[in-house]
Amino acid sequence: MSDSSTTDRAREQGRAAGSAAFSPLYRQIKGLILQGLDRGEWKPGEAIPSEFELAARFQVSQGTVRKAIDELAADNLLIRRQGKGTFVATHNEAKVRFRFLRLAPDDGKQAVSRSQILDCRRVKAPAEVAATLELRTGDLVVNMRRLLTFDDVPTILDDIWLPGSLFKGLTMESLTRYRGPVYALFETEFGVNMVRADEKIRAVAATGVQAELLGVPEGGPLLQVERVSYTYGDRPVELRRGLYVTERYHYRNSLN
Amino acid sequence: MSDSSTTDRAREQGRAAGSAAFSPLYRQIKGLILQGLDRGEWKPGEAIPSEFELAARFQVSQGTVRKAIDELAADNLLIRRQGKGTFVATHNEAKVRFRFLRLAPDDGKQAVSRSQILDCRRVKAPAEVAATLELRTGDLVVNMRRLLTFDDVPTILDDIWLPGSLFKGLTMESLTRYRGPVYALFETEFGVNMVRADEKIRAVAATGVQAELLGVPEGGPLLQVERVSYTYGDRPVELRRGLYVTERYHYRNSLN
DNA sequence: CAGTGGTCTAGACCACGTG
DNA sequence: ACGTGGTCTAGACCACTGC
Repeated sequence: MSDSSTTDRAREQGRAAGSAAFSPLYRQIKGLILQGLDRGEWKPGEAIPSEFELAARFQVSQGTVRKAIDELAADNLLIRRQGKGTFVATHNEAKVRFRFLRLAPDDGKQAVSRSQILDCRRVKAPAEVAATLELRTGDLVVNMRRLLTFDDVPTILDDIWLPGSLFKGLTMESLTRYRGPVYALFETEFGVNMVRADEKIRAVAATGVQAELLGVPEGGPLLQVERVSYTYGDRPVELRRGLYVTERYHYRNSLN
Repeated sequence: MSDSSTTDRAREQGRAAGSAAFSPLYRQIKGLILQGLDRGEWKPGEAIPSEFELAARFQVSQGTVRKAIDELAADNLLIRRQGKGTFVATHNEAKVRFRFLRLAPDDGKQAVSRSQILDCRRVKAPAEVAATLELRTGDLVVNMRRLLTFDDVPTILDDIWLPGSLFKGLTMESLTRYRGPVYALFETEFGVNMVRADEKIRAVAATGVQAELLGVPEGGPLLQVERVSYTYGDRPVELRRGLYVTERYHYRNSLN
């Protein structure tokens, strides 16, 4: 009796929380944790409550919470550390610096990187940018351009678009002052955590301006990487077009 | 008593099977299943034994087998189908045709693809090829080149190197006759299942020959994709250099 | 030592596919 | 009706971290 009644409670909850479509309990718990992350209940780098605490809060067993966290950890939203706890993923750690940078040197040696901000303006969103960022045409967006050099060799030219409403205080000055990855800045200063991104990659010929900035011949081949980045809940919060010089670097990828 | 004795047995097994480094039981089970796949005990497309059968065979609980299979399914080596069983991943299904082809049309419409074999010879492996395929320089390798067209537009020029010892009967004739992805052919005809691949991507300028074959201007930008494919146990079994025309197609990728 | 996540087990019931 | 994988629970013990 006690066995089946326990299961029944779980089942009932399962149906109650999901509206029409059935969703297993652990996935609903995953959604609840996700909401907490989105609300900023736990900031990047901080620990979330222990599995037992969460189990008590959500009225489910520890194993169910575990499975929910398993999926969030597989998605790289959370990081488990045995003996310490489970932490919100962050771009502020040396270990995960290259989570979103897939350009690697042909020889293994990691180079010294430097970032030069070329431009940072607030403008009305062009139609295409507005569409991908799910804004209205004419809404304000931040448009910044920068040049990344590795060992003083110009290698990446980035053109970045961000929703103006989310990045209120972002200026050329604050960008120039900041040391480290911009995603870390976005996270600590604006509370926007990049969690996932889709990229479309092409080979293109360098225009005159691009060639000059990157120190390559006009018309020479460049790798064009168009990225849309998402925060919690698959909300797009960045559009970025990068041009990579792939003479001594390559974009690495794994298929499985 | 009975509880702890059960656990002790599992523990002992855990230590017994792993030599020096400790490895959890489910990971050892994973290794055993992997060996079965490698030996060809179950062929691609076939079902492996049920979780209970495997549990009985390996003398562990069903839950432990489940966790082992979970990881193999996450690696795309196995595919679970509720109510039917767990199956060995294959390249012979329409659904997974594009597992290793990341080139997508800019408009959503999937094109009709055609493959033209340009060349297929057996040669002594150049040093570089031998190194990546873990062969000795001079060992025989199969070298084939082909042109893929989408809607009759030449789009991909592939140069492929395979270990001669594994692909004994592979000829221009058999390649030309075969309809469908080459990985499906490799799997059914030669028992070599591609399971994972690493790619290095660059933008390059088309040479005269390449430009002619692909119908693009000489010196124009092409996406160069250098791929090393692996079979079970991370053994490299293919080196491939592809050149993609990215006018109306792009290489898609997801970061997380 | 206490607290965290990690492993392993056992048993119940659900959802799906097939006969 | 039966067998498969999928979910959920409960409880034991292990491994790691930090006080």
